[in-house]
Amino acid sequence: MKRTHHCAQLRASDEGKTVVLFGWVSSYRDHGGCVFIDLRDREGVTQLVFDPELAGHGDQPRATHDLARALRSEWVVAVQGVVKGRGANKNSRLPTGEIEVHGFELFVFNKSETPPFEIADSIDTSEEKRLQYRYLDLRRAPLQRTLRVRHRIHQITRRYFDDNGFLELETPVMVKYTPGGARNFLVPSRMNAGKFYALAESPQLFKQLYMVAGFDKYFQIVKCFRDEDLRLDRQPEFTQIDVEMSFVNQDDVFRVMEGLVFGIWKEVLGVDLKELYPSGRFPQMPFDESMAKYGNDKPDVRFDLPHVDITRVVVDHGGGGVPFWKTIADKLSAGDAHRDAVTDIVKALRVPAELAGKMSRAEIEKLEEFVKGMGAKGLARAKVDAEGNWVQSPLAKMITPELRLAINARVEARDGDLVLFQFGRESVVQTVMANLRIHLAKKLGLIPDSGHGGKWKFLWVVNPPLFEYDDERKTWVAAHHAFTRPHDDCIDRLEKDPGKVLCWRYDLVLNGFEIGGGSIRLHDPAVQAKVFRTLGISDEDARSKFGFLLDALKYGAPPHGGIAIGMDRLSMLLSGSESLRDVIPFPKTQRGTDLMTDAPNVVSPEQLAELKIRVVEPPAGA
RNA sequence: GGGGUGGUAGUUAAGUUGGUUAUAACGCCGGCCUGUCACGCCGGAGGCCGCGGGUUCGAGUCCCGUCCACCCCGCCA
Repeated sequence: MKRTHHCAQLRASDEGKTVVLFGWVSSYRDHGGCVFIDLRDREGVTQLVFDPELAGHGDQPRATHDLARALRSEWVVAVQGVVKGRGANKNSRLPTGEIEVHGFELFVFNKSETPPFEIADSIDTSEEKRLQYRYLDLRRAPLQRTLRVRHRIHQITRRYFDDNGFLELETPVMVKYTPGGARNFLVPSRMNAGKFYALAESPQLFKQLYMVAGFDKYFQIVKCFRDEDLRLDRQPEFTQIDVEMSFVNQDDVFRVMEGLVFGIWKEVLGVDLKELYPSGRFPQMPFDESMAKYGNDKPDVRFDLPHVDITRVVVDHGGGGVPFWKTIADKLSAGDAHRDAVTDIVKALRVPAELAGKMSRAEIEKLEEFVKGMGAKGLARAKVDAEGNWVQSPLAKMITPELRLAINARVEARDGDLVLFQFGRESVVQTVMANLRIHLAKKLGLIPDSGHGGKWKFLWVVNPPLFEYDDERKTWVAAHHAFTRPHDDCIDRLEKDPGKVLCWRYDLVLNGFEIGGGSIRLHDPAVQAKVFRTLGISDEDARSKFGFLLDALKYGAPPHGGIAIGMDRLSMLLSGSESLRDVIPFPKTQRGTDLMTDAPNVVSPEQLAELKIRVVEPPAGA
């Protein structure tokens, strides 16, 4: 038998045809007389009927009917039959619902054990079980759809870049370890005992070498590997749309990527982003503004609830009678509030009365548990009444009326508003407040718990600082990487005031997720030397770490820059999936294991001996 | 490394103050049923209560440890 149609293909116009379908038994309903089978393949479902009285095929239908009664879920079968209209019995929920196939010949390719969960659109099964039987999970329609979306994105991406003169070029996966950035997975070299390759965390250096080599416009859909702890939106191996261009500025990069994203949304979702962004451009927000208003560099601007930094007001009032705030005020007014020291800040978040009214006092108190889980010591709060008094607030008794009114004015508090405060170490305050803002938005129904909720808020976050101060090591470190080009008007600050040096780095943010990031690269050896000096990297250090790139940049490197888009996150947001694991065919658990194959695993002593590797602490149970 | 949630039948869950034989739904097996499409009806099987220890006359339930999954912080230039 040769397949003639797939399971989503037949319509009323096919009535009378003799067809052959292949597929999986999705469900069976045995009525003693007729047996109904829903036959499923990757395209859809068609109802089969096995009627012992089917005319015109001799005794065959009776034998086939007996065989059909034995069919069970997920058996793989071939059926030959006649397409018949269903008349009044049609099923409007199925695209093929107006017909059914009356089978007179049936062949079982393979039986199936009873699957551990139903192969249905919506199942109530733990993710653990789904990952263990991933090949069955992938048989379900939602995952089939998601992987098709990924396929479409791949095809659109390749066509887009090809049309725009980009070359798809490969880079090595097994590379030399370079320090800094994400932790690498290491691969031992059998032929060079005691030495290791690193799995590339990104093709960064190689794509820059392509620019030096004159390829001008490069792209690649490429796997990257990072040995860091996992999250909802982080897997140890993931896919990037990696791009690099010569002779471009930041805006050129933005235009290219905006074109790609508009194209993907149009073709995959049928959404015309021009209706939301008529200029064809995504808005841009300075890094500093993002940190001030949202506490991180990937703001979800589908809703408002901005933070207000009230550090200045608190300092001006000497802490306003609040002991913790006085400590901060004393410290900052003493003049050590530089970026090169641990800084304390005070932030407020005003929940407008109409939203605050939705939360009970108990719910508001539960917020404190939430922030404590993130390292906060507590959550100061105040309800503001019509006279501007603070009620239900531990601060109310201590705070001076002057500071209270100054804060009310600063956060524009009105009757019934709830104001939440965080103060202390800047990094903690920012993290806590950023997460609190999202948490509140979900609790208050401003955004759904997961998914886009029909809103697409894109944003370029631009002009971040080139350096960050590392409190523990007491040194400046590169915020992105050491080859990011600083703004020209910042170059004289490289040595005097490194914290104030802004650079040509950018992140593309969608609904609170960083879906891509990149930079214009530093190709001027003189400026590069100054950057290394600020980072405390000696000439010898630089040579041993990045020698091949520094050498390459000496041989006529064009100005260049690029970006990488997280394919998995893009797919996740586009498909409204709850986690990266739903858009990656074979994902890892939070501990980086594969529940299906049981990777990673121990290897034999012989394999280790060949690699000259001795395991110091054998894993438990090994 | 830290904080939180969960783990009971194939699956998802309930399980009271520690007390007789650990429930239910779906699934599975057998039987009946000619129009179902969440088919229906009758009957049946199915348990290492994650694992180890402790308290107790007695532990799914209380205590300690541990493993696994998920969410978050740290980490991820």
